[in-house]
Amino acid sequence: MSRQVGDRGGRRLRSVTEKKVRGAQAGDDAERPTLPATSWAVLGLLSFGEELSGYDLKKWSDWSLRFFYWSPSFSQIYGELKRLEKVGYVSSRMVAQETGNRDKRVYVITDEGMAAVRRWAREAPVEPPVLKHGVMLRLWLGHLLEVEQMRDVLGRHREYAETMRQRAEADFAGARAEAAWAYPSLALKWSERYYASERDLADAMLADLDELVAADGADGVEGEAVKRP
Amino acid sequence: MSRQVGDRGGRRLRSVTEKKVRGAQAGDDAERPTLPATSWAVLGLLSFGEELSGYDLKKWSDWSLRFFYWSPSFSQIYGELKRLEKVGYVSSRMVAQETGNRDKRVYVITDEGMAAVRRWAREAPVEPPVLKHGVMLRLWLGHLLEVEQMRDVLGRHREYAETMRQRAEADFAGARAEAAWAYPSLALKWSERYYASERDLADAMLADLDELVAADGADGVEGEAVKRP
DNA sequence: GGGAGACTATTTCTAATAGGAATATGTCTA
DNA sequence: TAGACATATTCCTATTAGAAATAGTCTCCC
Repeated sequence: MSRQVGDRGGRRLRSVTEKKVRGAQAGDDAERPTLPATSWAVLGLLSFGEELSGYDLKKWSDWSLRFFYWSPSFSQIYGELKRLEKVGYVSSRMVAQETGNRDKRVYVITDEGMAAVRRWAREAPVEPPVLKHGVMLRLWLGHLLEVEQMRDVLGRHREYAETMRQRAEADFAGARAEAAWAYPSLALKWSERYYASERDLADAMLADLDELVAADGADGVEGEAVKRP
Repeated sequence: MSRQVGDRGGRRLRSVTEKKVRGAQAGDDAERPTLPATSWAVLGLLSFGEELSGYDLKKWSDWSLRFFYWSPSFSQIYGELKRLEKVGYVSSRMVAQETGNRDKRVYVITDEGMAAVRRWAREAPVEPPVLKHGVMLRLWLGHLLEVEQMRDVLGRHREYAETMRQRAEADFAGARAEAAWAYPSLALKWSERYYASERDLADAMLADLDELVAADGADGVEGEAVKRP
């Protein structure tokens, strides 16, 4: 998201020699590295202070962020961790695991990393959420479907939304107990409401669809779409 | 989204000579090309039957899909058009423009293209919408912000949602007149409700936040987050 | 006791997506 | 007549997505 490379000052026309803008060298402090969204998310996960491996991060983000944010791939997470370590926002060490399982590399956030996420969370511009709603795209292309099929698509989406709502509700119930999870709990509450709304919106769409069909007499609307491919 | 390259038959281990999987040659019919989401969106825009240039498509999609789907870049649109032409789903011709402006290449959907989008709209699996809600991510990381800053972020988001709602409302008012826009109108109505809900969710969050702060006595929550970076 | 399957852990590869910048060409206007 | 603006397209690069490959260790079951 948010592309803000070289926004400040006279960096507009960068020389051929400059090349890699990212990851300011240890030497030239003051110039802070500009990081993509995923970096901040990973650093955010680490900002709770735990020492985690890439694998841990993947699993944890799948669990915690899935309701309102992405599920990054392993490759992204491991890549981000390397980048973050290079700029000094995290540090790592290998740990040999006593109980079974092979050695792993675990990461902790550094003081600079903490300062950086904090700055990001406080000062980054508020950007619009990214939404790619395939179901709505298909509804928008309603002339390509028959009403029955559209109802089916909406119905399935409704089910998905309700399932997500229930999961968010369950997770919220589990998280509210812990005082340390106050904000994650808030986000889960938001998620529950969000998916409830998504479900209701699907119901409303189904009603609107019935109305549309009724209004112009027995599925006349997609008249020309009816001729089979 | 949905990765389904080489799902069928014995395509698993592809020979070195095969390379480009996409865009089945004219010769090997029956084997339908598998296209990414963006292709279907572009083909969907063309499924209304108009002859459009890449530039037209960009502008139109910015206008019509922005509420619930992406805004593709020019490079993506032009790229997709080339791919779609290669697989025979669209055809193009150059037109010299009488009134000013340079020549342009315009695209129309072919019969096979029409059959393909229709099949896609009817039969593609219903996939969950993609949501990347940066505001919620920051809220989830509430321990990094002070309450005032969080309120600010939520407030800005609320404004964004309300602005979008108004735009959707206005567009809906404009589109409902045209009978041909029945389904796009439905999608706009959904959009209006969606952004209204997003706005209300922001308000609810603000209320929850007040409650949280009140509950544990004058902003005690982010106690340790208060020490400045 | 040996293999199948499952879980932890990380790397590699490729495609899809995002979006700035560059390049034309033509209008309109100050 | 330069400069701003709109149309029209291409190019380049970084980010994001996700499958698959690789590897070590455990457990279960025949």
